[in-house]
Amino acid sequence: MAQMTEIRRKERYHHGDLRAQLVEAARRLIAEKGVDQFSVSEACRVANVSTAAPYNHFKNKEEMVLAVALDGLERENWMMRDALEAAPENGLDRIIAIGRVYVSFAQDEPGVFRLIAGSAPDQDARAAMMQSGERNYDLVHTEVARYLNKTEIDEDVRRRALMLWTFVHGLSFLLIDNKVGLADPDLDIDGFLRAVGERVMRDDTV
Amino acid sequence: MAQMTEIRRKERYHHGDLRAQLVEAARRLIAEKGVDQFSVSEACRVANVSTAAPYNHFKNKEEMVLAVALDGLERENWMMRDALEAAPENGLDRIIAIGRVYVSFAQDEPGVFRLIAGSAPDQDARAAMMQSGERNYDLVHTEVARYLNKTEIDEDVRRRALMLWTFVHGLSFLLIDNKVGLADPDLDIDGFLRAVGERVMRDDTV
DNA sequence: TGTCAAAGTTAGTCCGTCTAACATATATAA
DNA sequence: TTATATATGTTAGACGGACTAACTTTGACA
Repeated sequence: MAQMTEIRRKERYHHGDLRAQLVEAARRLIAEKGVDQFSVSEACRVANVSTAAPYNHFKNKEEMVLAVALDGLERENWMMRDALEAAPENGLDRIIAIGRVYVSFAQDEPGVFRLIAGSAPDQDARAAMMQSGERNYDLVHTEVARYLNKTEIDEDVRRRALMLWTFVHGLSFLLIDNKVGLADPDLDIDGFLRAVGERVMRDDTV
Repeated sequence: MAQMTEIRRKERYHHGDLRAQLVEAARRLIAEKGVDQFSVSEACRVANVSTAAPYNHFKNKEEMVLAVALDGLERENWMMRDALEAAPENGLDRIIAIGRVYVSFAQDEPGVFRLIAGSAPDQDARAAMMQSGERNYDLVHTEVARYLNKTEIDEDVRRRALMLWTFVHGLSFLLIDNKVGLADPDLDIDGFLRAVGERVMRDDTV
């Protein structure tokens, strides 16, 4: 009995959870070298299966990549929630914390970040990405409203949230594409995030 | 004599300017369908040459794509200069005008914009892109300093310029990847740019 | 006018995506 | 327990794109 369970997956005809293994392999490979350099064949090599095997689980390469993107969005959501739990009850720090997660995720997994940032190929994929993305963006709305002592997400909240998103989105790309060095070789990212947060959240009725 | 010049390029063995034609074809194709879907073969079909022909002019596909990117940066530079000439002598409008060009370029040619935004593969390409990109970014520095009535580009100027860049960069991506609809279906881009410009350029010594 | 270099062409390799036909394991039903 | 259906693997191969090698055509210039 013990020996049965010891048999390596790759030595058996059926893997048991090839789908999950392929997504994991794809995630690692994409994180390493980006989507452009990623090939299904390579994921197969990693998972020790034939190049035809994935097509029992994914319609095509795009669908496989989509799975990686959705997984990324979910992990990002967890990280944002974690950051919020660790943040103080009130103040700008909560908003900055979310932004920091966004940028850090991009830096840690540029390939996956690009996937998430990019547009999905077909309608189903688009819908799935939107739904998952919206969950993350809701956190921003909530925190912006909280900071402004508002009970509902009104136009002003949405506008500021969009400014914040625009910012961290742009910063993420500039960082992972090595463009920041051109502008400011040793940028203090945390300080920059705070400065931007202050400007966006500042009361401008004055 | 007249007949000689009338002979279509594609009917002759040597094109005369295949390189330029290929870059133009690549530019159009990439603008239409993005780099991912672009193939050298297709550019060859458009230019009516064999699939081996390009390799007399480009080391590989990457080099061909790089040519399109550099061309894009140069055109962007022209557009920015044009916009500045049409803008008033002073005030925030000059800065907004540059930003508007940045975003419009992304919207008009998303594929080329992504190329410019992305990181180059090898060192030579990186250097070429940096040099060209720096020319465009200098315009921002100059205008920010001008707005602040400064004669030199100091730390404050650089910081604000980076904020502005980060913003239009992020906005461009959000727009071309259809993410803005998620946040604000009918965003007034010009108003948004102005609002951001004001926040970034506002005197904060108060 | 003859020769050389530039810039095309054809043919073919290699690699990746994806499909078709077949094989094997697992789950369910007799 | 055995039979069968289904899920999930495999191999073989079509197809397309990037790129190379060997060859051909053309234009430039001695």
